[in-house]
Amino acid sequence: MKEATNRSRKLTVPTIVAEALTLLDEVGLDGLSTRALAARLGVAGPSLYWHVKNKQTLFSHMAEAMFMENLPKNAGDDQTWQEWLKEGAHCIRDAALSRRDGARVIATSQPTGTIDALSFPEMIKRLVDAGFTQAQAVNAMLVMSRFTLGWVLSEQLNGHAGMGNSEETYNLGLDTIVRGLEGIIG
Amino acid sequence: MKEATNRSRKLTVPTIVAEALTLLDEVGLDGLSTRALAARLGVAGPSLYWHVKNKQTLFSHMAEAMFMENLPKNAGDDQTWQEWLKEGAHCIRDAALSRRDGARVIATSQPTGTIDALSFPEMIKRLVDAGFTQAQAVNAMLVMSRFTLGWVLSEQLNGHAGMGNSEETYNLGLDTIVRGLEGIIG
DNA sequence: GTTATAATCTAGCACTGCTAGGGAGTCAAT
DNA sequence: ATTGACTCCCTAGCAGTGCTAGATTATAAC
Repeated sequence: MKEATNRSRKLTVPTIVAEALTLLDEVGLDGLSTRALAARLGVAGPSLYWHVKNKQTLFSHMAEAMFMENLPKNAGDDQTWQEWLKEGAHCIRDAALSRRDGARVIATSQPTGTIDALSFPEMIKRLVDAGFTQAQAVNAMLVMSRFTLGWVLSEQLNGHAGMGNSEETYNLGLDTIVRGLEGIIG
Repeated sequence: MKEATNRSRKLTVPTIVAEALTLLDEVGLDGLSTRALAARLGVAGPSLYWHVKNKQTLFSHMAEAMFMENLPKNAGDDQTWQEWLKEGAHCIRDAALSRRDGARVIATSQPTGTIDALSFPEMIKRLVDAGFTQAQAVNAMLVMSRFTLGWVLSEQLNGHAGMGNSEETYNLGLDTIVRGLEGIIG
């Protein structure tokens, strides 16, 4: 019984990642099992492991996809470094907030993806042009990105019920950091 | 066979939490299973569940214990609010760094413990006395604590191999935030 | 058609958090 | 001394997890 199963090449890494992200939105990180994901894709559980090494690397792919869906809009040079930095920060925040438990996914993922997706070197060069030393620029990026990650992480864990879980309060904090950075270059 | 089993009251919540923390240091968060913990305590697995509701609340207890072991040293009033805030931040950092995957334990724990242990209200009052509004003071605490959490989280995930994973770079970031806060009250 | 390889399958291992229900131990009241 | 209640830990086991091994099929190359 031939049973026309012409569903060849159905499974690809992008397909898996996309379906994993929608499933993440539905069941959350703790409810995201490889079996449920495979069932969604019309496939048996272990089939995923031909495409993806393990669940951890799947998370890395998911985190990278979230970043790619939230790239900076303005690539122009008509921005001050303050605006640039804030926009980069908001990209991280938007990426993390774009999915349920998104911050946890990004946090547990290897930080290489985090750095690549936002083109850290370019942003650091920009800061150096503004008057920061190399070390200061690197530190500024770290402060910005890690502050944002910690913020959104708490934001999502509190379930939007705790104090200070709004974009306004986040912007207040981001402004504080930028103001502190401005003090470095006088 | 009477078999002198006078080990009554052996298991208590503090005992469980203490053993869980040392086990955490050995195997990490992902390797910390309730069965392994119970075996350490000379007890069958499910016995823990009479004392602790579930694994999540165990984590909360662990996080609280970590905070209690890293309380602020100087309670005196001979500090500026800047020094006070920095010391509070270092308490969070020290608590998180005191155990393997400590930041993850704290992050996944309910943030109520985080706030209670450091006496947020007292610190906020101190900031208000310095000239901040109530909202600004709350925000300052959030910026400080969430930045620290995000920082140590990345620090521990990188395994002390990445860039900027030292106390000096952390202090640089913390100084930046304090400087930004100083700008609020002029 | 034969063969190589890419992709998916079934079967199952070792392990997880956790529950159900039973049964010793202690203590107070009868 | 016996009963009963209560505390605390037990065994047995469920439903699920990530992941591996090895067989099996589809696709394409010759």
